[in-house]
Amino acid sequence: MTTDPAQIDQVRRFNRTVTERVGVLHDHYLGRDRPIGEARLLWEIGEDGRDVRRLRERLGLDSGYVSRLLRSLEAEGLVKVEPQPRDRRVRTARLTAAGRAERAVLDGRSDELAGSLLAPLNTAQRARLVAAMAEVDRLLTAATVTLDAVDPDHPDARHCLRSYSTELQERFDTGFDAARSLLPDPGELRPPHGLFLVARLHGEPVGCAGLKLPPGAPAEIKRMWVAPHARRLGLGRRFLTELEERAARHGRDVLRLDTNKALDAALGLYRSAGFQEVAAFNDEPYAHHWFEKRITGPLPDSAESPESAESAESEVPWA
Amino acid sequence: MTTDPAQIDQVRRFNRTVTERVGVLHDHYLGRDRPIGEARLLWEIGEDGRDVRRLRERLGLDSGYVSRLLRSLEAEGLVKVEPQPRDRRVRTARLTAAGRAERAVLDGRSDELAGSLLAPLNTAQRARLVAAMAEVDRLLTAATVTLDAVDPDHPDARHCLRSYSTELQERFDTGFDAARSLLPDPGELRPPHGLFLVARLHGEPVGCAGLKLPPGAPAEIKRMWVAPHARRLGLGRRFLTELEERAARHGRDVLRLDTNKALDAALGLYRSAGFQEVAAFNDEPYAHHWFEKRITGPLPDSAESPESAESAESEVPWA
DNA sequence: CCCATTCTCTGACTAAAGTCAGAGAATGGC
DNA sequence: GCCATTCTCTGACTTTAGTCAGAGAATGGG
Repeated sequence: MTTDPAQIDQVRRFNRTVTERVGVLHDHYLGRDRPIGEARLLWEIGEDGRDVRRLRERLGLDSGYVSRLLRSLEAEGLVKVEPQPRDRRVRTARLTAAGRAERAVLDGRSDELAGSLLAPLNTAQRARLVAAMAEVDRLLTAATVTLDAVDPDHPDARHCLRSYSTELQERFDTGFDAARSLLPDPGELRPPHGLFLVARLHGEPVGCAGLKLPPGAPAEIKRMWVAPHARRLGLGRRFLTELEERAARHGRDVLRLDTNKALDAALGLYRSAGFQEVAAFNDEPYAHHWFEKRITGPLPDSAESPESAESAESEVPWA
Repeated sequence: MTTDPAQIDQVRRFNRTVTERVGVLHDHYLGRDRPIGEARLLWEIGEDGRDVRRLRERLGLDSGYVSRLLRSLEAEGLVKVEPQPRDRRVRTARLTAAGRAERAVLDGRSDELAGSLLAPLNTAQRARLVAAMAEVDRLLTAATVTLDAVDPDHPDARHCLRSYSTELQERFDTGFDAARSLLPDPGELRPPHGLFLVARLHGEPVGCAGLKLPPGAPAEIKRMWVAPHARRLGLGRRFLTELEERAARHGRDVLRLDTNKALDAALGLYRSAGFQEVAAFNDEPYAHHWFEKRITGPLPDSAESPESAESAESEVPWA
């Protein structure tokens, strides 16, 4: 895809303005009393405490450094670090009452910072600024989601599949029992019979999609799910694009799937992505609609048809 | 004005996402080879060089620190610092050829950074992200503009008045000669006969507006102008609101102004701000329209009428 | 029970980023 | 020509934010 110089320019102006404005306020509100390293750590420990290893990976810091910061917070009586009962190598940091109070102060300052960004604006301008910020936030978040092929037995995959089942159970009139559905065997979504993708945001699994590759038959999408908090990021469409490409790479020229009538947003997604409704091609007891799409190999860009752009971010994409 | 907690929340989410995403990329692209302090300085010196005092104030750094950074850049042959001929206490930093090359490298990296923010998105998403960024940029910039009352002889005021005349000269069919216009005496815009406001962005004057307060007569807006690069920030409306409040504080209950037919955006602004067209109340040779507004003291918020929000940011507001 | 591995911690560093107190040159107003 | 002021620079500090190498405890698999 080409990079438009005018777009690059606007992004740079944005970076400049935001880092300058937010940076100055950040120093003013949060940079007092306490070094930001400690403040970030205090914040990241959270109300319920957190393992040291998780702190390290969340903040991307050296283990020695985190240890030292924790010692310093401990010396101030804000934090208590204790071994985890289940695995005494791992230690868990917890806030003391004083630590909680300090964290509340930081929280308040963060609110002040946000307020001071809005303060000089009138009502209409505020509304527009907040809306634009939400859009930037959403799209930057969407850009950090990664799609990786994993084994369906991987903990992240299992987590997604469990959430998928639970959610369908709630949404379908009939409930949902994975054992009654077709494809009870996760082996079908593992090479060479298929593959399984997990979407991750900051390392957390937030969605999945499986592809069945039966020999000499069309490829088939199964078990597509996106976590509620990761919806409206265009992830459904991204899964479709990715699976389409992979199916094509495995020599398939038709991609198909079945779905339940309760999943209306998903139905919209499939239609807008170029799937055609066809007659039932299997006996899936939970399916009401069957779709098929001819695929032609890797597409240049999933958003070639601009009229489908809006529905690209529709809610609740599953298969 | 109340601060909506949902808005505060969205702003905080935005701050978090942006500083995280942009911060990581910033370190990756710009944080190599060279400490950011030096890089910022190199950037701020610019193609044409800049006085040390201006560098210090732009970057908000200690004078000793800036001096040391300059010595370090000088030792690397990237910068040359020489006394200003007019005032030999002040010294000017200039890039050498090598410095210019180094700055070009930083420039390229900054482009890469911007590109990498867009890279994971499809065409439609990119367009929306860039549009939202432009909106955030515009409104945050608008929020940093300050309005100060100054003497009409202040250099910033004179700069604005000169620009005002030049611009009218170009826009009016008839040209514009300040001496032929009413109010040739700037004393009328100085307390106690009136006042003069200058809008500043990062310390640079970007607009002005005068208020005449003749004893026992309506207050009158004169010499309102906004620099081309600061338009569409709602500054015109902000001037009107501010002058209205100040006129009310001086006991006036009517505010009036005259304007030229060439200034169509300004005409729209006055109408949407509640001004009514009236018969000529003076002999201003350059005026085609005369407006008047009854004022009632400080208003709660300039954007109480949402339908006028769009035109709040219309182009070219002058009186 | 052994051994490789995982996890956290300590000690010994380093670089960056900045602060503070003055020194010394130049200027402008009187 | 004097003197207060402005501007930049130097030297002597400090704090923050790390990095790196290993030590020592705990765990899990065989």
